[in-house]
Amino acid sequence: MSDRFAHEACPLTEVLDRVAGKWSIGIIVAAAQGPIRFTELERTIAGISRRMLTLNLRRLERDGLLVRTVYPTVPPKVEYSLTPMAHELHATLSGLVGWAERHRAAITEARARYDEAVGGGVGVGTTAP
Amino acid sequence: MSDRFAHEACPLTEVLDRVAGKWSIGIIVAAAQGPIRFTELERTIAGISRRMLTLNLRRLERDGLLVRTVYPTVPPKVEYSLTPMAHELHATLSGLVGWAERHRAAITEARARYDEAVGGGVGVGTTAP
DNA sequence: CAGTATCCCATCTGATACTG
DNA sequence: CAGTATCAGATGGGATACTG
Repeated sequence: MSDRFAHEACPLTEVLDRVAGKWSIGIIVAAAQGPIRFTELERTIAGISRRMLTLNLRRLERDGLLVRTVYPTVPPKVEYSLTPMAHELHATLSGLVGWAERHRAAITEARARYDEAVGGGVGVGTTAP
Repeated sequence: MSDRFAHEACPLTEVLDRVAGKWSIGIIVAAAQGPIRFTELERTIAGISRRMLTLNLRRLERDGLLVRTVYPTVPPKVEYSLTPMAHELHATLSGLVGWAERHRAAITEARARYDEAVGGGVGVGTTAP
C-alpha cells in the first residue's frame, strides 16, 4: 500500500487497511466463536483459496488480531483465536452485519433501478431546480 | 464467486463487497457531514485519484448509498449526499473508527514485534521496499 | 494437517491528457 | 468544475502441485 502521504492523523485509513480485504472480516467472524483450525476456516469461509487464507491469517496475526497456536503433534494441529482487541472489533463488526441484513433488499433494488436507468437512457442522477 | 456463501443466509459477503474497497468508507465518512462536491471529496480524501473517486462514487450511487445532484450551472456543480440508509451505515462505521483510534498504538506495536520476530519483515504481508 | 511455491488472470490504482 | 479516456504497473485472488 502507498504510504506516501500522511496516515499520521487519519485513523480511518488505519481501519480501512485492516478491514479492506475481502476475507479479513470473514476470518474474524469465523474465529469469534472460539479457537478454530486452518481446515475449519477453509471450510467455513467457502470460496477462499488456501493461498488467500494463509495470507490473510498472517496479516491478522501480524496486526495482533489473531493468535496462532501450534501443537507439535503428528499430524500437526494449528489453532487460531482472536485476541481481546479482535473480539472488540468483532462486536463492532456485528453492527455492520446487522446493517447489511436490514438493507440488503433495498440495495439490490437500488442496483436494479440504477442499471435500468443507465440502460434506458441518460440522466441517472437528480437534477436540481 | 462465493454465491454459495451468500445463499447460506450470509449477509457478510454483502457488507464486504460494499465496504471492501479502499475508498468507499472514506467517501461515506466525508459525505456524512452534508452534501459535498466532487473536488471537495478529492481534496478531503487525499491520495485518491480522480479515476478511483469517480468509480467509487458511481458504485455507491448505484447501491443507493449516495445521491448525486447536478446543478445545471456554468461551471457545473455536482453534490453528493448520503441517503438515510447510508447515514445508518455511517453511524455503524463510527464504531469502527472508534475501535481503530483505541487500538492503533497496540496494532503498530504488534506489527513491529511480529516483524522483528520474523526477522526484518520479509515474507509476510510486509511491504518490502 | 497445515501450509509453500508457482503460474496466471482479473481487478485496482495512479498519472496524465482531454472534454462538455 | 466535473468528469471521461487511456495506458501501464501493482496487487489481489484462484487453482493446484508439492512439502515438513
